[in-house]
Amino acid sequence: MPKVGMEPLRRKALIDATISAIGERGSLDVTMSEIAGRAGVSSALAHHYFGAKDELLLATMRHILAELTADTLRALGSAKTSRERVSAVVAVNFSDLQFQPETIAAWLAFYVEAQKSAALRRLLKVYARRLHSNLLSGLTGILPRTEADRVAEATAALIDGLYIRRALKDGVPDAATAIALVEDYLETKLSGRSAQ
Amino acid sequence: MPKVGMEPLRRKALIDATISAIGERGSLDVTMSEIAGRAGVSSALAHHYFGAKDELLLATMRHILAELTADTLRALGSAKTSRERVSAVVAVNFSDLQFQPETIAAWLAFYVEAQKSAALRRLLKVYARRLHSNLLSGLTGILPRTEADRVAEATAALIDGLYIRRALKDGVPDAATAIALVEDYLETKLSGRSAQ
DNA sequence: TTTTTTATTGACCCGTCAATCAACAAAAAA
DNA sequence: TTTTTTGTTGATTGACGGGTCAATAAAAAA
Repeated sequence: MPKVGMEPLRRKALIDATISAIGERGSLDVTMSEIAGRAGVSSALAHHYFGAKDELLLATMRHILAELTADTLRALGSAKTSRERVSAVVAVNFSDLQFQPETIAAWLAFYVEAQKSAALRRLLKVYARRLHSNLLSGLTGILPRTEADRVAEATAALIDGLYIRRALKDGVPDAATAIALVEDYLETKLSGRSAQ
Repeated sequence: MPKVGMEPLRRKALIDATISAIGERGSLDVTMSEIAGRAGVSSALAHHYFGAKDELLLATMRHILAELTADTLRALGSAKTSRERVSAVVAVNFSDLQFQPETIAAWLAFYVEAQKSAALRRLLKVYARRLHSNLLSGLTGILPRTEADRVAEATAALIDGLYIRRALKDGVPDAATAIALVEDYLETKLSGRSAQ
């Protein structure tokens, strides 16, 4: 069966399998065999391509982050006003792709793992900073710098918090409700001010 | 050495050891031996008093929750107006006791574990519901029911989000800043309305 | 004093899992 | 065709960790 040029396909399959495995288990306590099995290969192959388990997890996190980044850039592309930019960033975080039990479970699990892994911690900081600056890029057009900063911080925290509560399946059932909450907050903070 | 009446002391010591171990590791991946060692006993004794590891973790979570509840009741006791009640609930969640790296790490870890353990999930739902109703008890004195409900939901999410961001050690350095953010949100939502 | 209850542990078993390795197969290169 | 490269796995190892158990010791009860 061995065909040539399998490496990229296998890598992708293994990363996808990792996400779905984590999503189902709800934690990073998934075995290499479980992941490999889902990808239709042996655990030895997973080690062959990724080395240690840590690296597979890290690659998976990178993949999730890259997708979020791509989604965000796409959404920002079709936003014209500052206000629209802010809403676009918020919307992306609650899009069907992102606001799904599996993805959320993965985020949560990675947050925990970040306490142990410096590499993972660095990755998550990149995400946090990027979210902040994306929000800020819209907000600075509407609010004074200091105020914009504070609102960006609160919005980011609000988003993270809604993710957690979603994971618990308590309150905040769907994405629409979550977006409404965030937008409601933004509206009260931005009302009166006209965008540039 | 065996003295009588050790059980409650050992239980307490083991739970404390569990919290500090989780706090240090940043996850529930702590061994029974590690915990027992910290408590100054053998792992066999930990099993003797708590049975399986799950039950020790569950007992630990219950303990944390009980402390939070006690703190909250105390704080609510000295609050007179509705507005003060809301602030009191917020303040407790960011008190020195609660808003500490170890405790936060424990919370996070438990959130993840809740995906696997139904018992833990139930506990966390109790917490979520209690937080919501505590906030609501103050808010209903100021806002119409539906609006109060929405604000309570957002505030709870905001608090959870700030916890996560604190765990990442990114942004939101201290409790004061966190409280300021939440209070700022509340102020904008409640401004104009006079409390009862 | 004998007996029972409570406290406690070291040693051990067993399952799980990450990681390794030798071996095999197919394609590509020589 | 032979050789090398690429893909792949089953079997194995070694470590780790949860859980059990028999044994010990002190105190309390009989």
